[in-house]
Amino acid sequence: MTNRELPTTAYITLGLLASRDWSAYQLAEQVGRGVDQLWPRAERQRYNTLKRLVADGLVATRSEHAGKRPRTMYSLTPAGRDELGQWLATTAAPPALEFEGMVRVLMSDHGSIDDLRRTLEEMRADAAAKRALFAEHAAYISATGGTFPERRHLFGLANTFMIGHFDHIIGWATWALAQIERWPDTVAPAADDAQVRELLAAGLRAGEPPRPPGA
Amino acid sequence: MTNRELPTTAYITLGLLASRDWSAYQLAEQVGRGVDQLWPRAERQRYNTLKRLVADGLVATRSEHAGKRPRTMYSLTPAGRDELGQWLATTAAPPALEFEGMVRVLMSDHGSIDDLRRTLEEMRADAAAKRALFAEHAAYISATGGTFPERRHLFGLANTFMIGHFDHIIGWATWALAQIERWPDTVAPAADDAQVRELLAAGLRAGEPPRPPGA
DNA sequence: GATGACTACTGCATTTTGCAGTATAGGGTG
DNA sequence: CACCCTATACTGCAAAATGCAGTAGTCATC
Repeated sequence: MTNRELPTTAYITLGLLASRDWSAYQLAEQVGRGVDQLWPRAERQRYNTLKRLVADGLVATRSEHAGKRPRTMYSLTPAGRDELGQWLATTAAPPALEFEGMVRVLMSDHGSIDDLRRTLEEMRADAAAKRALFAEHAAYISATGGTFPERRHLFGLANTFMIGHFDHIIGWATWALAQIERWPDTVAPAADDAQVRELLAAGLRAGEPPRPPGA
Repeated sequence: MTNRELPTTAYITLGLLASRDWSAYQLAEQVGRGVDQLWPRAERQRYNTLKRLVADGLVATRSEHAGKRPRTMYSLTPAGRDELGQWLATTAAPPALEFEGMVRVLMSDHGSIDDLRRTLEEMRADAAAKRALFAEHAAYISATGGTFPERRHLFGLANTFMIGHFDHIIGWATWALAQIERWPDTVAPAADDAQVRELLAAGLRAGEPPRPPGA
């Protein structure tokens, strides 16, 4: 029952256990099927967190066996359900983006124009692949209801965000590739005042109106 | 000269030192002025990484003094410049998003509709504040050239991305708030098949065409 | 009954983080 | 000019998170 503040991973675990009981591995697997795109943490942490929750009395264990192998099933306790509800009433940490590719864009004056072009192309390809994954998943949920049918509406909200997020990366990368099309190298364009001014202004214009996803 | 792979923070440091010499504190401060939105790491790491780079011979030190206090100035060695160039020729890690607010959206069937509404509003407000910061910074660079005038064009590319990113969050949150407007609670809408189907479809429609930022 | 692929984790050495702690500089106040 | 406050400029350390190798059961195939 030691109760220092729980990490977000713990609430994800509680949230999954709120729907049904799972084994540790199933739980870890479920997290890997999507939520980890919103809260990326090492797989190892999923097992550590579970132990912590049991120690805190928020999750209960029960022994079963699949064949001859024993497996522990985990379930939410009333205290755990309570904790989840209380968490939802508090304020979330602001979103954070980790984007090494964009760091490279900023530093690309120390590399070749081909390095820059390749970086942008890889960003676009990666985003397109992930978009496809989310689109596929949405179609699957729409057709079958998915693993958490009681949360389909919430999944719909989050999924729309993710698709838009990847579309934004794809759109930006396409635009950036067009911008650098005629650059002789990664250094010279800094001197072209008109072009620089235009690039800086592009960002400011981009948001009017702030894209309505369903329109 | 121990050379296991360097972390991305190291390349950011090398990239800043490629423009001019800095003290450790100035360097840490510069990182806090923007790049940390693309590569968020604890401030502590900025000092650790610098020591590592000196040990590896990629960065050289020189003693100066501001008043009576001695301060160490850091500068890039030829080996360091080389390392930076080589890094740019390799492949970047894919972007990762850490978004606790969206995790709460997914779990919000265990909280009140007001919790959900508040979460969405906080997300929107936070994104609007950050967008304003980036817009301000762009105006400042446009007017004065900024601290890295030789990189204005690259900053323009990255800044356009960041503004679009925050606009996407703002736009999505606004849309989501409109969607939940008439929800009686966070649980019932799962039963409304038409609405769920509509929510899931919204995401798929959102990306055509994949928004050209400057258009 | 041996083999290889998958399931289901645990142990442990490193890395990273968060934060408290230290110490000097410079400016304003009585 | 002694004092206090705030900003600068970091370091030390305990605790948390990560990466990855290791272990061991299961199941299908030959």
